[in-house]
Amino acid sequence: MADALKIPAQDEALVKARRRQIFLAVTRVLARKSFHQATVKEMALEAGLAAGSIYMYLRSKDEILLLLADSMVGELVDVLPEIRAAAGDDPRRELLAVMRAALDVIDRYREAFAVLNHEVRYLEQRVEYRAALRESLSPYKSALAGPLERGRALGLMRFDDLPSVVEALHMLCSGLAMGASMLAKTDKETYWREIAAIAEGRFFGAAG
Amino acid sequence: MADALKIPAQDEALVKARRRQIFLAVTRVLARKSFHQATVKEMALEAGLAAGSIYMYLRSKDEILLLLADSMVGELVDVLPEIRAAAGDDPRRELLAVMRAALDVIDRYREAFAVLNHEVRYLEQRVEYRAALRESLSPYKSALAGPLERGRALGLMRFDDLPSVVEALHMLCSGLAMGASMLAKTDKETYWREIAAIAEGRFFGAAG
Amino acid sequence: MADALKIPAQDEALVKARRRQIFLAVTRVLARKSFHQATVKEMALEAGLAAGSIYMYLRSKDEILLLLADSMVGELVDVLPEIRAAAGDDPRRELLAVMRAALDVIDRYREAFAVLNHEVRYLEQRVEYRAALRESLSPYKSALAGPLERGRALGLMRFDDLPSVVEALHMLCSGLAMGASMLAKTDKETYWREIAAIAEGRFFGAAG
Amino acid sequence: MADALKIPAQDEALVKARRRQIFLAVTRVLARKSFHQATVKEMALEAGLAAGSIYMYLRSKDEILLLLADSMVGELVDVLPEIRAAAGDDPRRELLAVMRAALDVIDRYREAFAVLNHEVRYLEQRVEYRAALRESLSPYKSALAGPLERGRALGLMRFDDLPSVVEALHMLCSGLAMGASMLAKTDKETYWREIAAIAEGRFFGAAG
DNA sequence: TATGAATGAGTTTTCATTCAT
DNA sequence: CATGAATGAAAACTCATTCAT
Repeated sequence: MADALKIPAQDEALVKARRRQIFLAVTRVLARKSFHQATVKEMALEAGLAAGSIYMYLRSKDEILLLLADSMVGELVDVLPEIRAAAGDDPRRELLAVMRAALDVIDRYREAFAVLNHEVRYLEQRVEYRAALRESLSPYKSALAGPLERGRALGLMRFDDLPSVVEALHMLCSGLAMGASMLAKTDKETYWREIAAIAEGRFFGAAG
Repeated sequence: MADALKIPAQDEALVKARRRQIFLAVTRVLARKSFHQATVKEMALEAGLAAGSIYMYLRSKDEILLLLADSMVGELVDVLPEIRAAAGDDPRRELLAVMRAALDVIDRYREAFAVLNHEVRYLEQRVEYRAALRESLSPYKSALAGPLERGRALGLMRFDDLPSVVEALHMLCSGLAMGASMLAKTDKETYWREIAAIAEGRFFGAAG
Repeated sequence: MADALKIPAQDEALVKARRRQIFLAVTRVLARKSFHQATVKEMALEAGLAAGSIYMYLRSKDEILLLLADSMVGELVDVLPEIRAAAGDDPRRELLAVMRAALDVIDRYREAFAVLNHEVRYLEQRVEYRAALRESLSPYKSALAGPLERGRALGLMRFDDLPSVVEALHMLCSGLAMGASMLAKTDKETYWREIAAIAEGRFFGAAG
Repeated sequence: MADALKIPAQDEALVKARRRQIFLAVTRVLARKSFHQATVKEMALEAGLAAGSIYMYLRSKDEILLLLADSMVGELVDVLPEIRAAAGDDPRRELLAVMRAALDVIDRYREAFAVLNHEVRYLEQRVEYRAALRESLSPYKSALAGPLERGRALGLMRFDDLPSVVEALHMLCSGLAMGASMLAKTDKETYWREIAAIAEGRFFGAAG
């Protein structure tokens, strides 16, 4: 209802399908080149649309970034209920499960995720996008912040500054996608083992 | 001896000074806009040079990224001897000190660091840059990898996959710069306290 | 059948028309300035296209030279059947008729021809253009070489080195366009009379 | 005396030597690339001068073309007295000897000659250069026109339009340098045999 | 007389976006 | 709804020329 008429109101279902089509196409293109090297035409063609047709579903190239955020966070949100159910009322289990679910999404779209993670910074500065972006991202943020706060309240986690910890945990997960340089083509499970260990405090093991 | 170097044997010192000038200017420009929004002209002018003069010290816009890598890692490298001296033969102390030093550099050039951290991925794919980039980055990588390996050998740290841990710790530090979205304008010390706690295993405190 | 051609399967006819449009415009621009003084924008505008639109039909400025070669040789090729029919099996008549036809084309596009005649040398050195250029030019070359070889076989012409003679006769014709310096604004017929006389051996007349 | 003070009057002999140095250097550079690809800096360095120093001997890049004309025609002029002596009062011998001498110069500086031959057209259009260019070129022109007029007066040569014939004979010689495309790497003597034959009327031999 | 660092105008080329069909 | 030709603004990069030393 909010952005009901952004674009000549069309068949709701078609729009949804096309946007999914475009998201997946963009995801494939970004595996090959950067967001700035990739042209709108290229992404449209990859999605099976004519050069100009992408503008029926998107108002600008930058809006592709919003689409990425929406779609990826959407995939995370889809599994949250299940996670919460399984975690019962153990915030530690829930937090780790959310991180693991995030890692799954990140692994699915590594390069596109890396792009999004970087571009978000500039998108936030543009008034036209700020609100929409915040809204897209907030479920993810909350999914981390929720168990953190509960964990702290229950004395199961120790930290002072929530945003710092949210960011830190997010970065730990993001590493899988960002680590083109530092990280060899490590697979998801290997990476997960290490970051889970760090989060759980098993890294600085022995002495202490 | 006459024409010793292939590249204009120019005044060695002048080149060094100008490159520093450019580095700092780029750093300031990137605080305002993305690498792709920023024009070469803008960066040159910010450095007090005419539009075309930047090409006396850089072969292309992309080489600016190499300059960023060189300069930032350089600043880290400068403090490594001191760190190593202070750490004695305690790998845990050394690792934390390196992370802290990295965080200091990151904090000094937040936005430029974020740009570099992202663009590195594309630079690595370009054969012309790969070697130079690897060389620029390797001291940083080693500074983390060194104490990690020693720590593991001494049973002071527990992990299986070195690259994953290097990347994870790097990401933990990077968070300060990347967290435009997730992280409020948290200051360095606040952020450090949290990631140090995570690394040291104090995060999942209590129970465990 | 759907995506038969690699290059935009664009409307074949449109491409042809636009290329002709561009050829004629370039021809007009080159009457005023050199190839290197003339900007791509200027040529596009002269052709009634927007600055960047010329790149829908040409991959680079240098490809304009290929277009010149194609177009001019094309105009010569168009009249060759007629010439051959009229010449019967007299190689001398055919050779002179081909030279005359070449002179007609040269006269039609004097300056553009002069440009092409010069730039061909550099185009040939560029691997990307070599093959295409050779192919464009070869019908002209053959149109001269054919009657020459037949003439020699019949004892009607005397020469040893075919390429030298082809070049010499080509130069005789080209003179009309190149002679900005040496040649006053001599008209085509006057010039033709003299070079035909030279070729036919009537120049060093009398004695001998 | 004409252009005595064009440039801060210096040691006459030094200027002459430096200009020769530059001429030869330019000649070498043009064997590798076109006049427009070649940079002033490159030519200066090839001449053993610093980038800016070439401007002590030349007022602009275009003046290099004037230098080429001066130098090449100068080399032709040097041998004219000898040619005239040897030719006695046979205009046919003299004409052929001049053409042969021109061919020698052309062969010596093939690429540079080709450049000059083309650029002359644009130089003539620039008022600042017209007079100087005409003056440089005129000895060559006259060397051809002289014997032609005498030959016609004596009934030894047949033609109507002098400029056309001058141009045609010039083109015949120039072919050696221009024939990058049409002419294989034919050597001077081979080419000379053919154009001499054409000029002498031996080409359309037999029948007639 | 010679140098070479600096300049900044000028050029090619790309590409997001529009709109007639 | 969809297309894809056309647009034209923008940007990286080059290089002739100057001038402080």
